[in-house]
Amino acid sequence: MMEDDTSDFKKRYDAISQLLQESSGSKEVVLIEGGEHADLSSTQAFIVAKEKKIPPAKWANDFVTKYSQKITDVAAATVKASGPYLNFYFDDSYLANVLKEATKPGYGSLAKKPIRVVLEHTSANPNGPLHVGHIRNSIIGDTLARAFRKAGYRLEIQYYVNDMGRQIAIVVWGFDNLDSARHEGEKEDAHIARVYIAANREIEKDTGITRQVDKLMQLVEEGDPVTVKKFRKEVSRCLDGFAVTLQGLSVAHDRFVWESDFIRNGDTKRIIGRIKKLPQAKEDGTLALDLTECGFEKEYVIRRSDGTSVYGARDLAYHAWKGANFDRIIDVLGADHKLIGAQLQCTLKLLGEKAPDIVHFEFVSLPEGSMSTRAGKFVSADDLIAEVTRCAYDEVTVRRPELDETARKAIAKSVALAAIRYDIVKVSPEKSTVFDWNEALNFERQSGPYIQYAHARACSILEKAGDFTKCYELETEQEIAVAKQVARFPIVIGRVIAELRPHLLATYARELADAFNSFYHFEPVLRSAGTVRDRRLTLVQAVQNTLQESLETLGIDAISTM
RNA sequence: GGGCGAGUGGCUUAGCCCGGACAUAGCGUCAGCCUCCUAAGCUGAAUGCCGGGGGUUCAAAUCCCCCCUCGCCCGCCA
Repeated sequence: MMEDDTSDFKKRYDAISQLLQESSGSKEVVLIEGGEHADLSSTQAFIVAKEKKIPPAKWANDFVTKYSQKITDVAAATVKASGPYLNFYFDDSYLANVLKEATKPGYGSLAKKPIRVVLEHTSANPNGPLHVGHIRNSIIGDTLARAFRKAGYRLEIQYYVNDMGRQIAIVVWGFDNLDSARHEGEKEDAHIARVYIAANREIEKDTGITRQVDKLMQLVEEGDPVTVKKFRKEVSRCLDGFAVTLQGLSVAHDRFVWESDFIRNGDTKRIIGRIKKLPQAKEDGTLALDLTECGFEKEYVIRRSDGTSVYGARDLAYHAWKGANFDRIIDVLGADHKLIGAQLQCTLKLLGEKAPDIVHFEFVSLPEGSMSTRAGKFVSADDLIAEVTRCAYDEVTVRRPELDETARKAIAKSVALAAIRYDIVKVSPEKSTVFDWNEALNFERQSGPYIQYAHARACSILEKAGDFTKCYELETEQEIAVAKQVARFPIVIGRVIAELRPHLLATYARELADAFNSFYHFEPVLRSAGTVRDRRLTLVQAVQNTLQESLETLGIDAISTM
C-alpha cells in the first residue's frame, strides 16, 4: 500500500523544493508538474529575477552548476536549465518503484485515516422516478465516495429522505382522491409520478385542493398516525423503485435517513430552541435569522407563524446530528441549492456546529428545456439504462458474434453502465449540460467503454503471455510515457479528495488508456523476446491494474473481455 | 434589480483556484493503417483574436475591473 505522505514522488518533490528555497532565498517556491518537458519543472528564476534583479536565465544556469550534485544526492534526479526554466529528471529508480507499486493489488490506495466522513448524495424527492438530472448527483456522489474510501477514509454514504414535503402531500392526496390503481407491470416510482402529475393537473383546475394538501402537511407534522402511515407507504414504495435504478448504476447508500425522524425525536424542536437564543434571531410570529453578516439580504425563516417547522429547520437538525457523529460532512447538491446550502452553512457556524462541504453541480436540461417531474418532462434513468443497454447489446453482438447470449448480455450491461457513468462524471460539475442521446450512446473515445476496452486488451495480452519474470527497467519513449501516466494515479486520487472533483479521475483514466493504446500500437509485447518482453509485460500488468483500480473507483466494471 | 455559475476550433470538452516554455482531447471533415498481442483501436492534416474591452506583470485562457450572452437562485415550498 502506498502511503500518500511518503511516496517516492513526494519525497523527491520535497527535497527539490527545499533546495530551490535554499538557493533562491525566497519564501515562494515554484515547482510544478513538468508535463512533456520533465518530471518536475520550476520557474523559480523569474521570482529571483524580480527580487534580486538577476537575469532569470543566468540564475537558472548558476543553479544547475551549483546544485546538480545536491539534486542527485537528495532526490536522485538530474537538473537542466532550458533558458529560464529548470527541468528536473528523476533517475530510473523512480519508474521502477512506480511499476513495483502499480503491479500490486490495491495500487493507488492511500494511507488509512481515522477520520469519519459522512457523504450525502442523491436525496431526490420521492415523487417520481430518478431522471438524468438526479443521477448526475448520484454519480458524482458515488464516485467521490469511492475515491474517499480509496484514499483511506472511513465513510458512510447517506440518502436524506424528504418524506414530509409538499410534493409527497400532493402524491398522498392523489392516491386518496384520484383513480390511482397501479398499471400492470408499472414500476412503483413511475406509478407515483403518474399520480403526482395527475394530482398537479387537478390542482391547476381547482386551487381549493391546495388547502387539502396543506391539511395533510399539518397532520403529518403533528404526527397523526393515519396520515404518517400514508406518507411513509408512498415514500417507501418510491424508494423501492429508486433502489432498482441505483443498483443498475452501481450506486449504493449505507443509510437512509428520514426527515420526519428529526421531528419525531425532538431534534428539530431542540435546534429551534437553540436558534431562538442566537443574537441574530428574530421572533415575530415567525422565527427567522438575520444572516446579513454572511451576506444574505433576506431573512432565513426557521419556523412558520403557525408553529410548524420549514424544511431548513429539519435540515439543520439533520446536519447537527451528522456533525455529532462524524468528523467531516460532505453534501452533493444541485446548483439550485446554492443559496439554501450557504444559509445552512452559515447558520450551523453561528450555532457552533460543523458545517458541511457542499459539492454543487449545475443543471442537466433537455434540448427542449429544463426537466420537470410535475409536468412529466424528463428522461428517466430507467429509460436511459434500458436504451443504452439495448445499444450496447447490439454493439457486442456485431463485434463478438461467437459469444453466447448470456455472455453478450453480461458485457452489454457492463458497457452500458460504463457509458452512462463516464458520460456524466467526465464533465466538470460547474458546467451545465444538455442531455444528448448521441453522446450517451457513443461508445468510442472519451467514453467509459473506450477505457474498458483498453483494460480488456491488457487482460488479453497478460492471459496469452502466461508466466513471466518481472522487469522494472524501461527503455523506450513509449514505455516511459505510459509508466509516467501510471505514476500519476495516487496523486490524482489525492487531488479528487482534496478538491472534491471526481471528474479529474475520469480525465486521468482516459489519458492512461490513450497512452497505453499508443504504446500498444507501436511496441509489440508478445512478439518481443527476452527482457524486452518481460519489461513490457510488467508494464502491461501495471497498466491493467491501474486501469482496473481507476475503473472501480469510477464505479465501472473492469471487465477482462468485451 | 441582487447573488452564484458558465462562455475555449462547426459541435462537445480539459486547463483557470495555485499566471510561465508550441492551449487538452473527442465528435465531425480530409488522408492513411487489420496475412501482426481485441480496429470500442492507431497515425497524419485542416480548423482557435481561449465572449468583448481595459488593467496588473518580464509573462494572462489563468489574477483584477467594466460590459455582453446563457443557466440557476432570490417562498411562512422542499
